[in-house]
Amino acid sequence: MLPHNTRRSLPMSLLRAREAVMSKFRPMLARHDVTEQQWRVIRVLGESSPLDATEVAERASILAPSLTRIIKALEDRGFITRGKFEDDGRRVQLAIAPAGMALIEELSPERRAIYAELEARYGHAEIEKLLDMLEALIKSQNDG
Amino acid sequence: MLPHNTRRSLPMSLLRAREAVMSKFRPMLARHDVTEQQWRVIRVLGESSPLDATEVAERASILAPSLTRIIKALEDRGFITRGKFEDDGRRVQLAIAPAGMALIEELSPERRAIYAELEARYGHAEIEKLLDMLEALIKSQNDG
DNA sequence: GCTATTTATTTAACACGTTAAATAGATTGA
DNA sequence: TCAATCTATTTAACGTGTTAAATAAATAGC
Repeated sequence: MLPHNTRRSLPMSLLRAREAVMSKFRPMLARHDVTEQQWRVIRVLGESSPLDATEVAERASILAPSLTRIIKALEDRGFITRGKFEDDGRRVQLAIAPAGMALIEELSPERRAIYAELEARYGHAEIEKLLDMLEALIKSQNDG
Repeated sequence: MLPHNTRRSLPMSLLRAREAVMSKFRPMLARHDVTEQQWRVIRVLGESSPLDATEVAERASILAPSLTRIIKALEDRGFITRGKFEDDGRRVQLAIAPAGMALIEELSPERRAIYAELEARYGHAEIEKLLDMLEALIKSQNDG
């Protein structure tokens, strides 16, 4: 009933799998001086802007306190803009800035190459299947 | 060729899946004042002791600098012991201590219950299949 | 209209992740 | 043998993860 050995446990396997994938992307991000989490925020806002902080936190899977710090860093570097909603003074309005869009464009070819290499090694169908299974796992644990 | 939206990307899905699973175990660990990473070290040494630090780091998927801090914390609390190898003064010899074994025993029933609930929600066969796919992904990216 | 409660964000505190550099013990080779 | 190199671990610095508490603006109820 319990995983017999540490290597065959879901949390550990998920961690190692993530690390195996991220190790391919990390050098690219490091060259552009953005962390993995900063990059997630930029991408989320690149997909849809403006968003409030709560929405960004959820979409990027980043906790609110981390997001506060990340916002400061990204705003200082001109990648995103930060304001308040007129109708609700509590909510922070975030949006991608031109420099942020430029960064996304700039990294796009390299990302494609890394993703293609990943697909070549693991297989397109396998990735899709894995994404489906992960989504089902997430739903099964979060619902009810 | 690139994930169209942030939700269907491998790194993000792996992160969210891990979080969905860990959220079930975290309260248990918190009640016993051990972090996720400290718990991984305890389990690794519970499976096989003694081990040197490098081996523990690898098996628990923890980086060396983090392990240094974790060892201090676990040794202070009497969960593990720490010494040096006679034949190589650089290597640190780590082993589970009685209090560490006792903690493993103490948490065992609750872990079983949580794992059973997870299986009930997601399915035994699905877990096995998912573990296999994750292992294949890891191998595909780390080899060559 | 005012207090109590809720909601969004921030701050604080402490542990880990990550990279680079430092330390110290082993090993190699002239 | 001893300087150069390699290897295992630690330290340092900075960013993020996590929980709890603080702040501040909105909403509910009276």
